[in-house]
Amino acid sequence: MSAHTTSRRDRLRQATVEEIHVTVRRLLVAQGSAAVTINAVAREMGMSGPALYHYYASHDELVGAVTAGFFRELAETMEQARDAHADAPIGDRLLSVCRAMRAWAIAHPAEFGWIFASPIAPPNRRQDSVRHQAALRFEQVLLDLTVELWQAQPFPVPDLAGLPASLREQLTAYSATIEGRLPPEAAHVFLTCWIRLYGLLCMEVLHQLDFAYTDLEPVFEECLRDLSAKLSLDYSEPPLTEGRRPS
Amino acid sequence: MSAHTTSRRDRLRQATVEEIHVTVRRLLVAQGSAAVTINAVAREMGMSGPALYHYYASHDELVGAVTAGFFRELAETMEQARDAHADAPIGDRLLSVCRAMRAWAIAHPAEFGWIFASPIAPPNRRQDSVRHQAALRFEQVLLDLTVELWQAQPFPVPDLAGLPASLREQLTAYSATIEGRLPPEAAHVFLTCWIRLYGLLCMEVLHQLDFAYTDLEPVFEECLRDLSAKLSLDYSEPPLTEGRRPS
DNA sequence: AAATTTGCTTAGAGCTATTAAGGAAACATA
DNA sequence: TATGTTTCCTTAATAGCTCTAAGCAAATTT
Repeated sequence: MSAHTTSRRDRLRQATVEEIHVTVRRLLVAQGSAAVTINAVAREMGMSGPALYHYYASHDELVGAVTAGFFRELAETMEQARDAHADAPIGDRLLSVCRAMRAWAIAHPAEFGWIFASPIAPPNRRQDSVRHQAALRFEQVLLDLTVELWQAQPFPVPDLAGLPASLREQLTAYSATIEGRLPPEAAHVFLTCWIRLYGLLCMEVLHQLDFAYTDLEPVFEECLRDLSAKLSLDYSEPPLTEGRRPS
Repeated sequence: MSAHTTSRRDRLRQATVEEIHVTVRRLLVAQGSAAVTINAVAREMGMSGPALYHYYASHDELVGAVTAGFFRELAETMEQARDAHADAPIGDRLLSVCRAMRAWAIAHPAEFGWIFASPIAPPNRRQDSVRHQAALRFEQVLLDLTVELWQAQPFPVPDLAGLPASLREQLTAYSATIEGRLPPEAAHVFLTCWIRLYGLLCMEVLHQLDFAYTDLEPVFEECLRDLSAKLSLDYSEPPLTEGRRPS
């Protein structure tokens, strides 16, 4: 595992790429997304402007790569929470993955905001492979757990025949894209939960709820309680960590 | 009401301001938010660059003014839906306001996206009076109706003593900022509904659900059905308009 | 040792926001 | 009616941005 697979050049290049990502992130966190310019990043790294084009073909591509990294980090955090207590009941693992998701979002609001709000523009290009791939992995974590739950102890689902035709078709199509791992009715429940969880988080991080709340932790827990009921699994309080006090 | 209150100059200036707003909106819709530059707007209007600074002190201020206009338009649409059938049951009026909100968002995705995703940056300045004022008016519409509902036929609320202390305090504070028009418990129900409605809409418009859905209308209606139950009011199907077919 | 690839440089075109200075027209006033 | 002020717009200029082009120098390959 030495000179053949990874040349010295490759290692240097890799190090530079990582320095770029770190620098972008520092600028984003410290001064907001508008401060993440190619020139500023290069300046911070002590090299001048156009040099960065040897690593990324455009500003958009750089942003896409960094965003993909954020998705990956978030997904890894959630996977760690999933695997930390691999022997725990499926319900507990699901809850702890949800909490890990929020914990990461709260700890990294600028990054999470970027993940969510950056694709205002691109409803078009779908082959944004790097970024799209990472987003898929992120979505996959909760989907996998839900599939596992569905197989171990199926949750209640609505009657497919009772749903509007349009919804039925969409759910069937989605069920197919996940290779039938959930039938359409179960996919519907999963998507409903996903929307509530992710939607709440996005509103929190994008400051849409500041007019009423200063700390959404109890609201999030209530949401989890609600979703637990929907999935007919036992809600259990979050483990007490530093910084959280029982009331 | 002629020459004294509104001079010729004032009218011309007002017309120019409106042309600016129209131009900004056209650029936003046609080419995305990145295309809304001071230079581009001026160019479109046949005047060159710095002239716009006689109307707005900065790019940010221009964006803020236009965003406020979007909020106002959305709020007016909702108010119209509220007042269209002033004699209808409160529940029906609530539902039709919610539907009017989504209809506007769907009809004007770029504008709605701007409303929602633009304040990634400014969690600081709260005296963004123009824009903030308009946002308040928007939020007010559903709050007003909920207050009316609460007074006419109170919906079930949780026991305040059973809520976490932190949440209790935040709800009490919010109840105070709306001058006690809803007690904390009722405010909690209102906010929960608000989060689900607005959150779903934001995710839809910002394309966070494209991976599963192509048309969220049935999902939105299901959400409304759910919220109707929470508020113990009768859910009624949306009126059939052109373009919507019963299945 | 020679040739090629790679990482960087500076120069420059064409955007952008914003400030400064000045001209021309409309308005207000003496 | 003449004079002064206010208002709208212009061009010029600064400083930043993205991105292309041309070229030097060092590292790597042949």
